[in-house]
Amino acid sequence: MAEQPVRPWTNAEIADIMDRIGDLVEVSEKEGPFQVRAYHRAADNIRHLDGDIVRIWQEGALEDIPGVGKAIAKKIDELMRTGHLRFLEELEKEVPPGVLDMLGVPGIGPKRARMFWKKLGITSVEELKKAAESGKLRTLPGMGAKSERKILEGIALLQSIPDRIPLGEARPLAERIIEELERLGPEIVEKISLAGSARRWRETVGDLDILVASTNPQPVMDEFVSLPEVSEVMLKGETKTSVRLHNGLQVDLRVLEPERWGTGLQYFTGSRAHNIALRNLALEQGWSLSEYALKRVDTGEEKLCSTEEEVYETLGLPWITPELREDRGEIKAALEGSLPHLVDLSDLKGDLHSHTTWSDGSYSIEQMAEAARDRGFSYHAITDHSTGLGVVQGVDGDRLEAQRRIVDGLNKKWKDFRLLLGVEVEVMADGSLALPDEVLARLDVVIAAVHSGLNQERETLTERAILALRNPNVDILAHPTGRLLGRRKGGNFDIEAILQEAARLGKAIEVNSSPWRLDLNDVFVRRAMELGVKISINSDAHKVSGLDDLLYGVKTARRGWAEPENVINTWPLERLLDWLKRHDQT
DNA sequence: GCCGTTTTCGGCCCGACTGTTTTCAGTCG
Repeated sequence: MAEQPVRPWTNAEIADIMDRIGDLVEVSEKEGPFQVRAYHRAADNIRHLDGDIVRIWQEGALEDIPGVGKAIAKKIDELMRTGHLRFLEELEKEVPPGVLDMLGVPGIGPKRARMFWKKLGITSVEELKKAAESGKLRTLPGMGAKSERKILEGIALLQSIPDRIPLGEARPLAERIIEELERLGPEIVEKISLAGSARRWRETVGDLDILVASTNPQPVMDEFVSLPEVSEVMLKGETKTSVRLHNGLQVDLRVLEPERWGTGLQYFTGSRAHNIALRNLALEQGWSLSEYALKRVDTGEEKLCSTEEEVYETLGLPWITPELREDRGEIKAALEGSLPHLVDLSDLKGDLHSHTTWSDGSYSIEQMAEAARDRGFSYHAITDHSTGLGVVQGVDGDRLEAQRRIVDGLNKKWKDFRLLLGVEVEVMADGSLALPDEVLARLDVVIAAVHSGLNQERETLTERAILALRNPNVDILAHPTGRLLGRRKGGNFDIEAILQEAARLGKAIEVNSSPWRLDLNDVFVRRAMELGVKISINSDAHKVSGLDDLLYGVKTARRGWAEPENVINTWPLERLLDWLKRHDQT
């Protein structure tokens, strides 16, 4: 039995601690800028790790994590063994906690936070506000009346704006802004694209980046700041303008020369980690890579790239799709020619999770089926909620029989399409299912879902999910963490253990496509792929338009390096039915 | 503090914009 940590640290908690050390070290000037960056880099990598940090520690493999060397590994080890970290506690004794809070105010970085603290004795955002209001800050070098006003605005903003908003909320806004800018016409807006984390389909975004190729930037900037969505212009320059929308979202617009579009789009799509890795690769080959060009280090000769493909090709790489650009091994894979052939929306042959008016959906069985068929799907599963979920009127054995008659009747109409009948069955508090086995056994597909008791202990929750998976009638585990982006964190499941069990049983885990779920997320999809676990990219549609969400699920799966073969609903009907049947016999 | 198909020591991404500056530091991405 592996050694147990004194508490079950999560990757996010360890990452937060490393970020905190980085901030403290910087504000206290204990170490130089490279150490600071090392802590933040380690934090970043730990936060986006595929595996569980506790397990990695147990395997003694901490130093295999990029950016984690002897010193940081030792600190993590101390946290695992003792639950605290002396180094961090020393730093916290030195720097008052409110000084770090000031870093959250836009426009305040470590240098200013330190100056306010050391020169004026300011140790909280509240004190900072008072000092700005009373004109004290302007007595400091580099500060004036305008800086004070900006800081006050920043503090007001701090209270009203969420950190990151779900992509499903941000992307439609971005698409609308792009449409509005396109109306300037192709003479002015030669090219336009979303960039940044939204182009990479990250599940949440902190801001939006929009890129325009133009030889005439001024009208683009002018149009941008006067769009109806804009509530405030934060900064406006010749090539870069930032605004805030009414919902608080920041949008950055950059204008590039068309012949530099490739390097620019590459650069502003990120991620930062991917770009740094790419830049380093370029340097190894004698190139300096910027958003403007590739430049020979020796001769200074510039190579302009008007497409991203040219940028990657010059460095000896195939074009890397934005979803993969997170520095999680994609550059190495590209060098080796082993990039995955990612699943695409067009690979999906059907959807295996949807609702109708028989539970909490808004459309009939027939309407949902026709909508799926109109999309060119060759199958579609109706999986209404079972009884046992308090808030919803669910289906039981009798109602499922009634649904079966409707489904059988509809299936007579189609030659090219098959409607499947299933259920999203409730996993009860003890891990049993809300419907008896003989009812489940008659269905084409059974999805098990934990909706209630998400605040149970990790062991209990994990056990429930695993027991559900072990029921021979269950084919798929729905939205495994139960999170709702921006609203609810999700249960404290041991996803690693659940994936291992799914691998052992040969069952599928859902990638729920609702932009508010995206569950499994990209990182866990990647882990599922490593373990050979099949996934099912499901819409969980409650209305016809919900089928559009499948794009979000596909993108999430792509971020997790999923190939069509790993996705059961890319398989032809016959193969899927065989696979579904196999479970019933185990 | 991390890292290495040129390195176990000497590097570490880099440019736009702002405010307060007579030439630049700080912040941000």
